[in-house]
Amino acid sequence: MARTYTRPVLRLDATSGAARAGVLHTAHGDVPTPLFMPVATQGSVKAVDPPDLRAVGANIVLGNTYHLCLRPGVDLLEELGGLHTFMRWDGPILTDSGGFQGFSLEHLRKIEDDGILFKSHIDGSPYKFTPESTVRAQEQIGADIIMPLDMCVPADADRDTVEKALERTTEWESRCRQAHVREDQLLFGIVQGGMFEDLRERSASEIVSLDFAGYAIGGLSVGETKSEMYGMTKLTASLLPADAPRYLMGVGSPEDLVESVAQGIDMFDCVLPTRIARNGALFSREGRINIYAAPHRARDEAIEPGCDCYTCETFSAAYVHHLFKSKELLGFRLATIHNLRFILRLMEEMREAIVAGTFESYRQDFHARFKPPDQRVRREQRLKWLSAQGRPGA
RNA sequence: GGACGGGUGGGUGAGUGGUUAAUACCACCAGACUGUAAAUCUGGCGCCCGGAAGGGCUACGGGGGUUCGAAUCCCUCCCCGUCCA
Repeated sequence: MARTYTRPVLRLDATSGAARAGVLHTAHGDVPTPLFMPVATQGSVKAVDPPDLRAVGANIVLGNTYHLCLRPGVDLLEELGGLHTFMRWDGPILTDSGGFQGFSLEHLRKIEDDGILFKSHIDGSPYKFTPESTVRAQEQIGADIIMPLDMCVPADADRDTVEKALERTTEWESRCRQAHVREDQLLFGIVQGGMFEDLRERSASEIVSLDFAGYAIGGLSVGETKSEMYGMTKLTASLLPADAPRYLMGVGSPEDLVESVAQGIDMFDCVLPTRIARNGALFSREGRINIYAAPHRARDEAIEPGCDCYTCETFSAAYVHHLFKSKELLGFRLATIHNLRFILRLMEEMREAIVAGTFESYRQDFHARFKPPDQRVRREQRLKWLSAQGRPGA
């Protein structure tokens, strides 16, 4: 059962440069940091179940308030005992407020002074999200860590837009802080400020002054370059209190996780490992492999030899290739298990390296082997994706 | 034996005189995916040269013909399906 929240939220065990290793305390248990949260938007990490999550080393998952409000509805969730009970996950849960959907569902929402008005992507019905209502909804969901309503803008937003969003975010978060009463739930603050250093500084200062249990960096991985993202992460992290957990929202790829941990980030969430797993992209120490690709057709060895995940210990790359080619559902589960295990093992290894004081060499070794996708290609494809979705990006 | 219908790129299948190296889907090849409207999206996909633009060659069952020009019209042969005897 939920226990009363007591400070400190984060116990720091070791540092290595700016990198930190610690333990996050929540009402549903402690989690070693740096940590990664698989994303269970609608109360399910797509394609896997709680035992699978435990097996890959997941200790905490993320849910989404917007999606859970629309379906199944937070009143029902509360009636059924909350999200933990509903999805049979007894570990910690963090819920995002729905603020990100104000960004990702740009064409289905209207920003108003007191919140975001959504037109449901399911049936078009209206849903008004205010700072108070998102806190209330997250109480009904019963998450251990809850996020305030914030306003996230695209990476190429102009200064004026970013500044207005920042001001609105501070105001909304202040109201969330006022509305937050449950002691067994940790309310985090979210720093915005786009790609403007002084606005990041201003936002961090305003949010920190509101005194949250932890601090998140929002508004990144929204279309900017890697160097912009790393720069903003480094700057923002340096402005946050050392004794509170730092959470970089929506990140990330293996190389991003390593770089961000190096800058003192403790917590992450990202759909990338699970989403690309379903699309046939699997992580390895050398980079991504496309399991659909012809070379795997007859590869009678693990996807990544030496990997300790269930998929690699049990099946051949040829078999998983076959499952994807045949559109067999088992392929999604096996691929998701592999990618999550890869990411969670990466987190475990980073923690060990920090504790051992060898993080910097770990970081260098990682980058020497891991080859991420080409940045230029990523940008091109991103624009094509946006236009295919009917949202002329930028 | 007769009457219809039909044979198009790896597959299904559009196209009935030029704008067709040939719609679309599938398969195949490659790439992308970062607080999830994602089991999605984007390219490529006859052969040769080129980074590309572009150029050359061969193509819509076989052969012949009409035409400036044919996958499209005519003749003939082959093959397949349905029905009648």
